[in-house]
Amino acid sequence: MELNATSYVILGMLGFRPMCGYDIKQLVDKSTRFFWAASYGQIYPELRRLSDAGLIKGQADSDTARGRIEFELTPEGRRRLEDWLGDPPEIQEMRDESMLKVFFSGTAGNGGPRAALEAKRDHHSEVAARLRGIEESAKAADASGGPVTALRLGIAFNEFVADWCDKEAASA
Amino acid sequence: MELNATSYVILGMLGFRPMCGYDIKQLVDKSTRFFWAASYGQIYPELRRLSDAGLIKGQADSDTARGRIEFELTPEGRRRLEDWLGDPPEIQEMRDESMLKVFFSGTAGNGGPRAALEAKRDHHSEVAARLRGIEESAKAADASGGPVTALRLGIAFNEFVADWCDKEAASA
DNA sequence: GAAGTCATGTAAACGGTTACATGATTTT
DNA sequence: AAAATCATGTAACCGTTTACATGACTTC
Repeated sequence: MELNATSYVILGMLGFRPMCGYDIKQLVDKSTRFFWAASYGQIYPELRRLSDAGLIKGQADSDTARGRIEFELTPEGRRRLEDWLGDPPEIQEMRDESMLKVFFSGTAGNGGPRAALEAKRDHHSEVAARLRGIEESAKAADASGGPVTALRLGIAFNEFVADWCDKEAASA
Repeated sequence: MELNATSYVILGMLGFRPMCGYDIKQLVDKSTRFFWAASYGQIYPELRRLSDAGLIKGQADSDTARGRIEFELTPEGRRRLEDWLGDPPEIQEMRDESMLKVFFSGTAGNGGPRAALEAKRDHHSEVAARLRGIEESAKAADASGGPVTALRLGIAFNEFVADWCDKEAASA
């Protein structure tokens, strides 16, 4: 069975601990969503597919009796996740609409990239601030490893771009 | 008529000069594709839509007689482009699969984020190098404005991330 | 005359978002 | 009793990629 990045988001989350689809969505929304989002419309059908393929295994939670189905990785699922993590890097594509505005600014009579740079600066500033907030709670929870590295990289990157745009806007 | 980011890529390119679909594809492939790609499967149908909506106007090129259809912005098309450039920033979403690997590294028995960081470093290094090559030709052509700003931002950003990953990998 | 480039286009499939539908449980 | 949250799921739609089909013109 072919897996895509979103499949690995699910496998990866289940690698932390067993979870239901709702939990995965909540977790994604406060972690990977800054570089990879996922909607219910992807998560639930994908849980089904992964389960059919034997990479995860779900069972109805009898404790809560609220229709909750908890999934966990099977050994095969864990192997696939590990393989992917060890694989040579796949093609990376980026989509950043704010770069388009920088690129095309000046086409029209709006006097160069300054406005686009300021808007981009503000956006990255805000994201950096939000990530710094998350970092606080992560520190409190004494978290470590990949998630914290990703968080620190996100903060550094957003602050760098905000700063670059600010300086460039000032001199433009 | 509703326009999306790809529509504006086309309008933006036609803002530089009149072009055919093939030209747009070539140009995108060596400029915006680092932050926004476009395929023929999007470009040709979209040229049709934009033309039907009166935002661009095409005419068969009688000089070459090779089936080439050259499009240019109509005044209305230019107005829409300018509006978009002046608009408050739209939602920005990023998708970066290499961040997923950083985030999930350590889940499996692969010993932390070092390998993922090194792969990411190499990728951004390569992109930075390619962009620096483009910068050379841009300098030679004495280019300026939005495209050059976008290019310099791309170089700065890729070098920064490569550097950050390198340092982090070394200390991890 | 073969290979490469210029040029237009379409069909199928994939990936993803949005909006909706349903209902149980928990909190106010 | 009402509102919020937990929890699952689907259907319609949009955006994008990939692969294919076609043919003229140019270069070697």
